[in-house]
Amino acid sequence: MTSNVRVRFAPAPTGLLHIGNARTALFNHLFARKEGGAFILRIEDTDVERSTEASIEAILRDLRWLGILWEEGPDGVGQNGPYRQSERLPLYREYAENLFGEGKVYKCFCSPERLESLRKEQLARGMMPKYDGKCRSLSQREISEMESEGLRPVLRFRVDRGMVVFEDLIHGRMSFDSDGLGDFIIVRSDGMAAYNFACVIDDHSMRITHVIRGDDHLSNTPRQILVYRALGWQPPVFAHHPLILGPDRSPLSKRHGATAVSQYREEGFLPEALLNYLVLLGWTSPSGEEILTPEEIVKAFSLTALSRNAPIHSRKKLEWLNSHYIRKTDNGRLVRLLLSYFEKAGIPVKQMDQEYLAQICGLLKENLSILSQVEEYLGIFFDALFSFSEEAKAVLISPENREALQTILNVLEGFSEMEGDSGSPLLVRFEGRTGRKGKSLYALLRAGITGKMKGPELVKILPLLGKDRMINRLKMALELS
RNA sequence: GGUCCCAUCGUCUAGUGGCCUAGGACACCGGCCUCUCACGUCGGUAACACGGGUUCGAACCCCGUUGGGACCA
Repeated sequence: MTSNVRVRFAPAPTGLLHIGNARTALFNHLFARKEGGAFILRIEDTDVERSTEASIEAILRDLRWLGILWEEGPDGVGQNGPYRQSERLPLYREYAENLFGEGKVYKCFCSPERLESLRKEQLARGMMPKYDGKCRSLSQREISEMESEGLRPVLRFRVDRGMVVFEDLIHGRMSFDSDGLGDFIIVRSDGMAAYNFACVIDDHSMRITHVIRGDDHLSNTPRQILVYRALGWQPPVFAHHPLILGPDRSPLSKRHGATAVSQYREEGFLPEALLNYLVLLGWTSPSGEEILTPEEIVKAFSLTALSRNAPIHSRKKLEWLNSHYIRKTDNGRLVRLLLSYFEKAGIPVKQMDQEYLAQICGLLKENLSILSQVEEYLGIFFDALFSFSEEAKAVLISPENREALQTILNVLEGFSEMEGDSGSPLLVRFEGRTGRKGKSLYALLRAGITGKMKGPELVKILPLLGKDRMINRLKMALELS
């Protein structure tokens, strides 16, 4: 199914991909998928000072990681480019000149100083600050005079009185009195197109049909609609979604913790978990189901069902989803996902038996809500990282446990080599010979053999460790004092 | 300061005038399962911001107040 629906995500490459922006990209992407349309990626890199190539690459990488793929974008795909604003400057200039020729924009030579004092004065008088239109009707002579003095003008949009009304897919009917807008700048004195101008030209020339973006752009929309009208173009359909907030209800920022998609990846969140979480922030499927595959999300998604409330980021819920997806992941993939954490801990994964690694991962996944937590449990399976925790030591040096511990060691030394599911018969023998069962036996076993007081089921750990390593550890435990 | 947006459990939300003594999920608390942690399971605490209208009837419609947010910057 294809349609003429075209949406876009237009990040400024001034840093890492924020989860809020990722959510905007996701909504656009979902809408395109749902409608059988195209998702376009455009880089708004007109802020030369802060835009970096590295940032563009990072954004593309993080979007791909999340599975948010585009039909057209700056990586060479698509016929409606270029997809970087910095390469579209001539286009902006052309349209600015047209509008100037038609008298719809005018040159303004007011200095920043004058504008600043005007603003202050208006504020002091309790008025809203907006441009007073001083240069609205300069004569050709005045213009050439000032230009010959070397003054560089900005281009201002001539805003006429009237209402600007549009239907927002999420908010419903929106109406603004253009009187409150003021003659806004369309081209800066350095010749650079202002956001509200460049955005309109790009969206129109890329044939964007639906602009889905954050609420922070809601009050820019009437200005953009005015530009569409001046150019004689049909505006796209708008949909403004609320922004993600931190727990204190201020916009989600670094002081609330991790904000970048890449940070979550590095901590050990799965892309499907983050994606599922992000879409749940402000949206519920009609069925009420919360754990959904990307396909199910596309099927159930609708823009009009998006909440108008600004959601608060909940790391707990993200972790809950992540632990669910970790447990669902098959062991082969889990090994690949955990590889970097193993390597970081110094485990020579390349030389290890892959089947053995997969078994360990399969056991451990029950205990993880983020992948990086695997580090806590590595000592159980890798001798180089093995150590007794303080809690385990306390159990092991306790006098009433010494004899049982020695008995366990004796049983083990007389036991045939571990294999398959021999964990269970071994445990039965421990019970028989020590006369202990339940907690008094298992806590001691766990402490002596894994060095820790928590972890996966003992009966499953034993076969993976093998007789010799268990004997070594028990001997070490007996030497503790 | 102006314009605009928003307002249901701690959090995400369901709810579009009677089905609501307000439902689900996360979190929290307790029981069960159990060698531990976790999982699972069962149960519990917990919300319609406030004040006016409209209506036989309001979480739902209207107005105001308060609070939060965005933009102008």
